[in-house]
Amino acid sequence: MADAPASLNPAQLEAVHHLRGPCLVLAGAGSGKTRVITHKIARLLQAGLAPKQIAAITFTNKAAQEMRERAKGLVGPKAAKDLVISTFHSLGVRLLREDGQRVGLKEQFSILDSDDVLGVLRDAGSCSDNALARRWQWTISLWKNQGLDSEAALRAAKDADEQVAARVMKLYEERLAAYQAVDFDDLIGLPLKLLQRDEEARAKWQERFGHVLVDEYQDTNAVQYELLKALVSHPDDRRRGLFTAVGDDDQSIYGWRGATIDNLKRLPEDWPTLKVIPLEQNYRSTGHILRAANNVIAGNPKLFEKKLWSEFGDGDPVRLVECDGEEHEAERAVAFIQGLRGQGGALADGRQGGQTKFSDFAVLYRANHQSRVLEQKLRAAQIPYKVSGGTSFFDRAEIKDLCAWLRLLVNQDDDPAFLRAVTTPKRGIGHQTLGKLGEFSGKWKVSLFEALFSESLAAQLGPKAIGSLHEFGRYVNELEHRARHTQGSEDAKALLLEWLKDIGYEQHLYDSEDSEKLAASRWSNVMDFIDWIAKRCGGEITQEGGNFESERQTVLQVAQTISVIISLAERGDEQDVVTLSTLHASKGLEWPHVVLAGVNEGLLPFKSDAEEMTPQRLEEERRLMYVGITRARSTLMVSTLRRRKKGRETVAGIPSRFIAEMKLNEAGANEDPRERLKRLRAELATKAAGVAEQQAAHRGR
DNA sequence: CATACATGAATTTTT
DNA sequence: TTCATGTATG
Repeated sequence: MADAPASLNPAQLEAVHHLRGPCLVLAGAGSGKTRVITHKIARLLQAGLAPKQIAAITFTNKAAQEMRERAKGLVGPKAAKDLVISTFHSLGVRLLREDGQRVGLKEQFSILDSDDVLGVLRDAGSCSDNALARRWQWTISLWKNQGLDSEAALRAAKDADEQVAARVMKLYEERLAAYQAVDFDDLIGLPLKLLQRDEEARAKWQERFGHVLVDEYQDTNAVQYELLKALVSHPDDRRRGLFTAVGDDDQSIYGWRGATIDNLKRLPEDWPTLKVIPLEQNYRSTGHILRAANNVIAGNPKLFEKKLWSEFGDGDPVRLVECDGEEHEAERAVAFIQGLRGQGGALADGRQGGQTKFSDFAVLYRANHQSRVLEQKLRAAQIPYKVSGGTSFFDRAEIKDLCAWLRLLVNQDDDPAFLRAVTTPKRGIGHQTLGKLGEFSGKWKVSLFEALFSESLAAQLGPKAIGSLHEFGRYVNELEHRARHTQGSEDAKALLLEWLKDIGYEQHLYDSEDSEKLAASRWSNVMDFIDWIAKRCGGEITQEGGNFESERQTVLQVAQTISVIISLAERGDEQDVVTLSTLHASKGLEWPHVVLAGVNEGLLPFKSDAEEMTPQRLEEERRLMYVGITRARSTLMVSTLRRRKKGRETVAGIPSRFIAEMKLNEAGANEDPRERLKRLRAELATKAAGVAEQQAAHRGR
């Protein structure tokens, strides 16, 4: 969190300094969890562990990356580099690369992605029905997450469908063994098998890691917990488990993919000396928001007692909005954004937030398809947005490579694009040459591309380097010329393919990737990209944003459009846009102003016709609501549909039971009058402080 | 019988 | 948006 306190609070301190035994940190939403983890890493280093002896495990690569970044800020880049901060899966790969042979894997095993798995399953089950194969894949993965093999699965199968799935699983296992391949689940399961069966290996890995930290512990599945145990437990001394699990039972929202809250229940049973430390002080949200969150989650039976509180004032009440249909709801969300935007509201912690930006807003919803209407209305209102989790095609390395070329064609003075294009693929132009070129362009205030043809540069470089540079420059010019004059999808595609062939891009992919399959999949992305551009050159009649475009475009024109998109995307997190996200994808994030959209029975809690609503399911849905509420710092708008269009008729919408559970009307009403006075005073004080700060800042400028 | 087009419905996600 | 199913037509 950006606004974490300058020093650690007592609970955080306790968590950081508990080094000698197992520790469970129950980190409520916005309670400074990452601070605890990074400070604990620093403390462990201080206590004498080497960086490579500290393992911090996360669920996503992104989380791992962020944690390493945060750790770097605290312990310095040198120590941070050697810390083992990785996902469960990459840790598993590490174990298997080193010791896979001990569980019957050859040195070069391959890892199947989920498309590969689907293919194998279709094949093994002689099935052309993709949906069925996908159901098998799902079921099998869940079984593997529980540590079951095909035999155990067959015994556990509840119905005929599951029996079939279990039989397919047996064939699937045989195929994987024959191919020397593993799936994602095996990356956890096989290392576990290794540590359980091989004393020597276990001793080695337990020796290697002096302390293991697990982030988002509530999301672990049964096999992941066993792996953790195998990594840290001494066979003859249970108490010596040196690990820190950090999680929040109230934010466990991944039960449907195998995460089990049992892992939290079992922790104190399995580790009698476990130190349980709740972090209850929240540094994120205002009182109204926090109270609504606490009220909702109070409806769940609790494993551990925990109630969030904060030193911030009550802030704005939660706004409840009732809408007539999804379109209306989207309009209300837009109005909410427009109403707050540009205001200089104070944040929950009293800091002056400055002008409210688009990026201060998020609209959260239960299911992806809900984003559609929102996108339409945001576009109509000219509000920039990004859909989180939307797999950004443009983020892929191979696409970025090609985009660099396109950008260079559009604007030859685009130096970053030049640097990427000139080295992709490698063409004998190295650091030395580019260094000289950069020096030269800096000195004469010209772009790298301009510098390239300069006479006086030739004097400073060898003939070979100059030759390669000139050849590159000439090629770019030629390509630019042709791109300027090529239109129509057929011709465009031909030109683009020729270009790829000229620069040897396919070969480059196969050379730089050690797995042939990975290279092939990257190449197929490239072909998709080419088709996409070519289609745009074809000038079909398309309707976009209300305008009809029927012009055939040249390759260069399309490249221009793309460069604009890219330059916007390259600003990355800094771009000032509203976030649209599912509730699931929003976990761990926060915004000053949040809209929860579609808070209706049927959607949240979600009701499916296929599966029955069990108490466990309902509880997970409630936690999802809790996660949504606690994303907001200052302002929360909860929106529900009173009516909803279904086909041609309008049906009534039922507000979610979670809305009543927030007890919005009682909030503040049951507040002690003395507390109320105290609160108002505090709010005045922070406001005054904010004004003073602003004035000071003004004078400073 | 096969293909083309329209209509409607839609959990949640990472490795 | 995508994906699957249904209808109409060749």
